[in-house]
Amino acid sequence: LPLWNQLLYEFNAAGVVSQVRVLYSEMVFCGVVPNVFSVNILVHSLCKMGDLDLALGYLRNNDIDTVTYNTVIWGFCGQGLTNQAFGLLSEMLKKGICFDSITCNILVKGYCRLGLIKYAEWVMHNLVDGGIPKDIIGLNTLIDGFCEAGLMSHALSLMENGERGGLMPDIVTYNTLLNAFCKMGNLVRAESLINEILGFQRDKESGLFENYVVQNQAEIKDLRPTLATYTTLIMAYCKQLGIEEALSLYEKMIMNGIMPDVVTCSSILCGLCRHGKLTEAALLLREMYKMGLDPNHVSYSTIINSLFKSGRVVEAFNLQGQMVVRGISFD
RNA sequence: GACCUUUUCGAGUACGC
Repeated sequence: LPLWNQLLYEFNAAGVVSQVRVLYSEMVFCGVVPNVFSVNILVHSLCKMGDLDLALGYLRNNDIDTVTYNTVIWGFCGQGLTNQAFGLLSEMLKKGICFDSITCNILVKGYCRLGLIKYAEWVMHNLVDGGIPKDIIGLNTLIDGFCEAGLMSHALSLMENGERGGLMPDIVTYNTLLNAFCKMGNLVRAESLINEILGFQRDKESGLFENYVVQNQAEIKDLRPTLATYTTLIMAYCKQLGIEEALSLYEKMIMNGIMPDVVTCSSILCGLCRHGKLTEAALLLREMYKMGLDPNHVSYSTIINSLFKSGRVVEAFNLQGQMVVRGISFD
């Protein structure tokens, strides 16, 4: 059975949703009785392709758990049907299936996406009343929601309140705020956030944390810049300080042992294009293949669009052809 | 005993002002 489940999982992860259904029926046909895990994978793949009615059908099974419901709630939220998703909570309780922090986080995200931050906040507040522990992921989701709405002061106070309540901000919290400041063009605030992160790191390395009142040291040690941190900053540098600064930050990143991915390179690619350095951009594209970071449709469309805009039509079509040859689909 | 599922941050494109 674990083997069947692994196979189901692989198909689902690869995005071959139809195969998940086929395999599932084959299991039954072979006399293998699917367990909760099998059902959960199937339901997940159904939700992923938007087949909510079919997914709902599986909720009538007896052998389902919190994860099954979370998956379906996730599916509804993904379609913008957060209210219906919310409605499933009472159904869960009737069946004696508890919901958890993850359920609530999914709903918080769902409401944020609709711009209904008040509702998202309400869900968060009622976590405590319901005796469900808040976690940093939910808090980050809400903070991101406030950032998206341009309510930075609320976002920042959420972080402070969380900290006071024992929810230590993690690197994602900082990345979220960093991204918001960068998008607003506020490099000053962005860099002060970076200094805060690096400050934590320095203090930790020099053992200064013993002077702090820290409940759980493990939560603080993750405050190291990640690839997303660097990519966000590199993007902002491209826009406001110029390509040179961005590239030197890129070098610094690699020296710190963090390797770029497709998104990082595409960001630089975009920066080069914006500054009219299309030849360099084309070079970077080739470089990406050498680094084993296969450019995707975003990388290509970035450069193809700028080539068109500057009248270099032939090169643009060449790249478009290359895209097709490499089997990269358009969005 | 071993297997499995769900949630948070980063890239291009918007002939509108």
